[in-house]
Amino acid sequence: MLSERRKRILRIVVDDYVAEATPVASNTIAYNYDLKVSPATIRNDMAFLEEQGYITRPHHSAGSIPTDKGYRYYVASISGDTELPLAEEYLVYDLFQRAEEEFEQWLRLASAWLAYLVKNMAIISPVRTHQHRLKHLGLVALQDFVSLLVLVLCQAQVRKQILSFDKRITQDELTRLANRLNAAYSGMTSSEILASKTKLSLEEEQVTKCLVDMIDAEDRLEYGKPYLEGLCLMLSQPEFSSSPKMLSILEVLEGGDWFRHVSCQRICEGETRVIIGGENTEEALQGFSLVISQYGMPEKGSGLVGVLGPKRMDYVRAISSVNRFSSLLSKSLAEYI
Amino acid sequence: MLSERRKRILRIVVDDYVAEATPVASNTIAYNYDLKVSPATIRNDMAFLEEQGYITRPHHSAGSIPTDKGYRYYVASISGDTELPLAEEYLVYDLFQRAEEEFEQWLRLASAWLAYLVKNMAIISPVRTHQHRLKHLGLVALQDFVSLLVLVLCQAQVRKQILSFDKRITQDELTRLANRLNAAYSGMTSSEILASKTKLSLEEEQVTKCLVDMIDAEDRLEYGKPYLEGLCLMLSQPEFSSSPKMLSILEVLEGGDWFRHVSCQRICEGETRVIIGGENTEEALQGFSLVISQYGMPEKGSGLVGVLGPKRMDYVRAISSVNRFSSLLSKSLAEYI
DNA sequence: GATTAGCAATCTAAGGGGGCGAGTGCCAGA
DNA sequence: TCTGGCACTCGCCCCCTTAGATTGCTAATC
Repeated sequence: MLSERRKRILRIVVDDYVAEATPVASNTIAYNYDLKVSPATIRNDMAFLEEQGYITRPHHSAGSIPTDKGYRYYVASISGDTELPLAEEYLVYDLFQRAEEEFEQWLRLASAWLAYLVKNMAIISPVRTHQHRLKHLGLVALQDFVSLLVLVLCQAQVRKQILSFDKRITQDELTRLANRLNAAYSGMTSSEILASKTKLSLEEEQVTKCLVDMIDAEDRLEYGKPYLEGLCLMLSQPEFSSSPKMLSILEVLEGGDWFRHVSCQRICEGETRVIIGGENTEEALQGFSLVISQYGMPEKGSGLVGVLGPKRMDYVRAISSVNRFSSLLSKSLAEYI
Repeated sequence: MLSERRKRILRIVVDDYVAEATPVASNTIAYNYDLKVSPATIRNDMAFLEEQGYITRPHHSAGSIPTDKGYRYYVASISGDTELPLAEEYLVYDLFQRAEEEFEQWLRLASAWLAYLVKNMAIISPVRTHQHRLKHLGLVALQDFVSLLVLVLCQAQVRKQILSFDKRITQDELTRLANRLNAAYSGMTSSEILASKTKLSLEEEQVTKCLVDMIDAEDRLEYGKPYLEGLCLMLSQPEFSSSPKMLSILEVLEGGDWFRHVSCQRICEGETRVIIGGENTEEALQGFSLVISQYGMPEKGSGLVGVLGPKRMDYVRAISSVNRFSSLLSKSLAEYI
């Protein structure tokens, strides 16, 4: 166990390094924080913290920076007092007052705000549902043999698909066909549609097959392409001051693979998980930290909201912002659906 | 007028600088290209080219690099022989064979390919139409007072909008309402819908207003958010080797303003325009060159396809690739609509 | 008049000290 | 257990030098 003073020093090292991005010296701590002990004592404590692996030093005669373990300890010790400053609380509240119209459009805006708050990259994925239900379908004649199948799912998502029939069908016939299928399938999941043993004409069969495929595809969907905002904010941090570093993280982000790893995290409702450096499963992200949470309700539809940044990150701010956004997004989503 | 040899030297300077990204020395030219004159003569010619503003030198004792004027002269002299290498022609052809399903999805793929071909950033904007016509509308009850209006436009775009009525309406009523409006409005533009003096119920009035607004909004739309691929390819070029430069271009690209300037270019059908450095109206892009063309048919729907990169760009390759993509995109679009 | 060879002038990039300052490690003493 | 003092280490910065590249100029040549 760490003594109180050592805990305090570790915390100061993290805070100071997060703020200044330069290694923290024992003198700095002694002068800037009222610890009532001399720099020498602090040095001794820091030597202990280093021995225990909480902090390290970039070279022999340099100050200390936190290790992954140090950040982890820090994060564990703060979970609790994670409130946003009041002024920013108002800003966020105001933003969420305007949640209207296209929810998906609006997510982009929300992610830009989150990024601005944490001065790092914000990640918000669109809502995903597991057992989609058909609300309504429409059939529109495009050309003689070609129609457009438009699905409305129960959370007002609209999907379309081109469909070719083997014979010429008029818009009137299509409308009747759609009406019959709506009566039969409205409110059902894809498996329920398959299970319903209605007698079907050839065309009805074809449309049913297509719409089941579409709903299935929707169900199988992983979290969709997330909104990423604040890339430049993150890259302005001194850890990316060299261009190869910048390029390498850009390459990681340009491919979509990293997000698949991120979304594999099974996060409980209400939980905000912090993944620090080497704790990332995706190798390319091991220099980064990720603060991530889920919004929405698992049964009805959920999405991810998070912050990606260098390990030297203001965790308090990140956690409180992600927390706040997560709960407000849940609320907006509940109202929207 | 430039003598033949001076033209040839200017062309060599551009080619060599594009390939090597280092200033071109007179000796290099003399040894690598069979000009039948000594380096001294080439030096004299280069002095002339410099005096005329075609080339410049980064510092006193360095080789030459082309100026904007030099690139412009070069580009003017190549327009003509802009064919893709055969192997790549096949690749592109193959890509376009697979143009199917979601045209918009597929544009993303196409832009990734274009980026790969030119080793720079590719830009493809979705198709825009000016006078949208309503194909079909659907109304779906979401809650008691709230419905979803789904529009299908004549090029199979689907748009949705939430709509609140003043009274409770059942799905049956909504379906009849939709049928009546479909019969009245199908195939019309927004102004035609407004002009049609049909007698309307209160709810029909409300839906009509909403759909006219939606079609209008669609008409007013500028080119949509373009697919940008190959950012990393572009940033790997040596001109971005310093991180501030990288950051500054990222900032420009993250905001959407630059594209608004780009899309202001009024480009004729079949034209591929090359905008070099300072010719860009947007100040932030003046270090870049843009090769841009329009695909589709102005009356039916069109989009932009282009390449953004440093001024030191393989213009032959860029122009031929953009040309090819433009015409193939037009073809795919014609088949798709 | 065009071309060439030769040479000085100029400028960059890279490498090599040297000094400075920051910061620790350790020891003796309180 | 804490503190003051001091030597030691090490990265950083600055300056200098040198090597190399390339041109500009001039006089000679075709």
